[in-house]
Amino acid sequence: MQQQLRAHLEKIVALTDEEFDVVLAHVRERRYKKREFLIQEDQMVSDAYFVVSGLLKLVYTDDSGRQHILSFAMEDWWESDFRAFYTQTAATLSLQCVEDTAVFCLSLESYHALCADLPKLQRFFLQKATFGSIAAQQRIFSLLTTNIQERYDQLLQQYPALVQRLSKTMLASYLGVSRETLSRLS
Amino acid sequence: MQQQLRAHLEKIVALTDEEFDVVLAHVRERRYKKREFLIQEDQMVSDAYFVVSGLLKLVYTDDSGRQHILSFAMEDWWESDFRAFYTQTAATLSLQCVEDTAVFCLSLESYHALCADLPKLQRFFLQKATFGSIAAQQRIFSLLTTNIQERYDQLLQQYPALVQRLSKTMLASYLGVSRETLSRLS
DNA sequence: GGCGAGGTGTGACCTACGTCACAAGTATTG
DNA sequence: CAATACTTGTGACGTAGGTCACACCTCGCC
Repeated sequence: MQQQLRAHLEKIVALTDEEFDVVLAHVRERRYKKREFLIQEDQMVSDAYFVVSGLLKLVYTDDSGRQHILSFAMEDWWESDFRAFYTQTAATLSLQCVEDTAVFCLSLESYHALCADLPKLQRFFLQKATFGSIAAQQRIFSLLTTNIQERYDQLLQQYPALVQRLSKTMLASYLGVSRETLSRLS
Repeated sequence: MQQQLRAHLEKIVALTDEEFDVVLAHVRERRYKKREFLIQEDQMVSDAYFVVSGLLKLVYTDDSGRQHILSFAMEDWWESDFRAFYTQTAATLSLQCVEDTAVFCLSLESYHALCADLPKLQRFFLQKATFGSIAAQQRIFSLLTTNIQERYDQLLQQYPALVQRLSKTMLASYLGVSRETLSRLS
């Protein structure tokens, strides 16, 4: 597990053993079962999570009880209700296991400490945030400009492995269409 | 103009005069007229822009010539085709003046230099990127969960001043509806 | 091995929104 | 100040996708 985190960090910044030890001192390993919640609506968000194995979904449940999936997080992804995490307010989203999942947990305190102690890590998070925000813009773009068939095709092409691991119901919720409509696509 | 940039930076990180001089050494002041392009599709993106005064729109033009507005940038906002900027590839978006606009230009080289020389600035950009990506997620969220009336109301509430400065056509394009439908809202 | 929960496909029908067309009104520019 | 371009509202009509209802299938579990 540790090796995977290190490899992930080193894709962006090279680390000495000592530096990586500092990182390890700030994260906790945890395992969750399918359907378990890492974050629940209205509760405080203690951590951001790095997914080592498994699959998570980030969900908003609206007033009429409908679930909207904002994103999935699989191996090597960071996920949390980042708004709630950074501002230390109650979560509006929930984060739940689609499969049994192993993660590293990083508290906001540890995040700040790491950024302060290791400028390299700050560079790492800057790059993650930058490309995260670019990816989010691409998704906005795709929601604005494409119909569902195209969106589904794009997803299939970009993340074929992810699509395999999800039910059609969850996919529909992620793409922003009804289950029935997705089921009628070619 | 310089004062405004400094105040903007100091909302997040305190700067000495010397530090701010380093920043100034890395940015260029420029003025553009209404309808002028800062970035044009298919061209290289030399800079990210800090808007001092005026108003910009970030636009994607699809194959059938339809314009989709991804975002607006007004006073104190940073804007660019960030994907193209960070990866130094050709722009897929264009950035155009809605009004006469004054900006500071920051090249990628200068951006990297500033981050390396002034860790504070890296912290500044990290915070901007973090909250930028949170804001993008909120927009995705709103595109997934709300109808047009709600989206329009939300925008009116959050940015009443911005709405005043935009034509209904541009608003519609930003909200992802046809001009006619927007015009029929209460 | 039977039972309940979750997942999937499909028909019938409804509705929010897009498209096209036209008529006015209001800036912008020579 | 006249000409032209941009903006806005509104009617008529088409359609993508939502909703509801039902059938069936698979899989975990007592």
